[in-house]
Amino acid sequence: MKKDRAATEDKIYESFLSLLEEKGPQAVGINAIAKKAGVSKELIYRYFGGLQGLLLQLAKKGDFFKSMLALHDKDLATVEDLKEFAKAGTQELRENKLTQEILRWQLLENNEVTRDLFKYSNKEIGKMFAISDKDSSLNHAFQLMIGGYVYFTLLSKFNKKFITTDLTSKESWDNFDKAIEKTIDLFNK
Amino acid sequence: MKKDRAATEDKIYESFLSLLEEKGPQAVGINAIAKKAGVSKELIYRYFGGLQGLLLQLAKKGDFFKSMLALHDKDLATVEDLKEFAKAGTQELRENKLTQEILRWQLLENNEVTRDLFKYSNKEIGKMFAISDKDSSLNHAFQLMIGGYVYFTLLSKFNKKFITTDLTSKESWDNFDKAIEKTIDLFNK
DNA sequence: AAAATATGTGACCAAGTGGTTACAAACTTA
DNA sequence: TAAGTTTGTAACCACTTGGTCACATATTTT
Repeated sequence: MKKDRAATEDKIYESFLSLLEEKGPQAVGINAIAKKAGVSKELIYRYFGGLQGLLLQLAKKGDFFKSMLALHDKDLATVEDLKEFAKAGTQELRENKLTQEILRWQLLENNEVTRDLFKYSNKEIGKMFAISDKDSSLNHAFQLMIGGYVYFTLLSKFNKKFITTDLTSKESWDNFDKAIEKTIDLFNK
Repeated sequence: MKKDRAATEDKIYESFLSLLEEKGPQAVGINAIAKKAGVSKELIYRYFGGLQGLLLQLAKKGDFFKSMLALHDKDLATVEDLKEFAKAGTQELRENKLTQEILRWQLLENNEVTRDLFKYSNKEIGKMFAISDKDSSLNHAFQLMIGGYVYFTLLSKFNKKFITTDLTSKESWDNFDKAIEKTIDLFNK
């Protein structure tokens, strides 16, 4: 039998990621990961230090909020910049399932195992919101709307619609985007 | 030994409720409920038809969205009425832990067991949002902000703060309320 | 080649899961 | 009082959970 630790570590980590992306935080367990990777679970403890270690690795090399952080480096002084930033953020959120599941996870628990991951991801989120912080009046409305966007994104995994809003149609999400844009405008008049 | 079916059913149902309120959807299991009620789990199947039956009972006599529905009967024509309605809604949400946990549950799964409960609670939510539906432009912004309020409420169970916003202070929630109010005003100018 | 180390497996553990079964004790009806 | 029914319990089932263990097989080092 061939032995290759690096390859095995990859198999484990990738299995963990895809399990999280597809089935969410509840499905992420030592047994499930080991089974999916086709490997003995002992190796997860040996190479990563258990689930906690895997989450730490995700925190370090996690590519959530990727496009938003790229935008963050730019100078965001004008209202148009903020609107563009919001738009990029909502798009990233909807496309990045990993980010979604981490945000979902934060609604479920907060303990030793998840601490490192949440600490890191919240730091990234903080960087982004620092931008809208300049206008304190707009800030809370902005936070609420982004929070709402997160909420509906997470909700859409199990629900096709919220009230009359079809969560599967691109149009609905466009309308949400427009609502954010319009609110930013109204607050700046 | 004294035998009293009605009292036993109450013990089971109350244990289920307090378990859900205090520890959330993940903690609600047949064994945990039976243990908390100090009763054999067989009785849960016999009297309620398992967890699914308990959720059905909650759907029927559940008192979530209580104050909001009372308000719903009033005529909500003016902008001031909508603002008052939003304020009552956010307050109800913050106070009613049962409502919170049901909303959290909807972010975790949607299957045979939970179907009836979610169907009913969503019907109630729909009633409330029918109000803001009159103004389509405001509608999406309103939905986002209420969704954000739900998001931060659920988040506050495990997180003391979101970015710089202290989720434990009354002031923060007042600021969110004000942001909603102001947005409604701006959209109606 | 021999010894030491790194890698991997499968069995095992105690505890918990949802669900069922057999049976006892209490209450009701005849 | 005797028979039937309702209420309640505890043991048991197969299965899953996170975690550890002894052991075997590669791969390196001496």
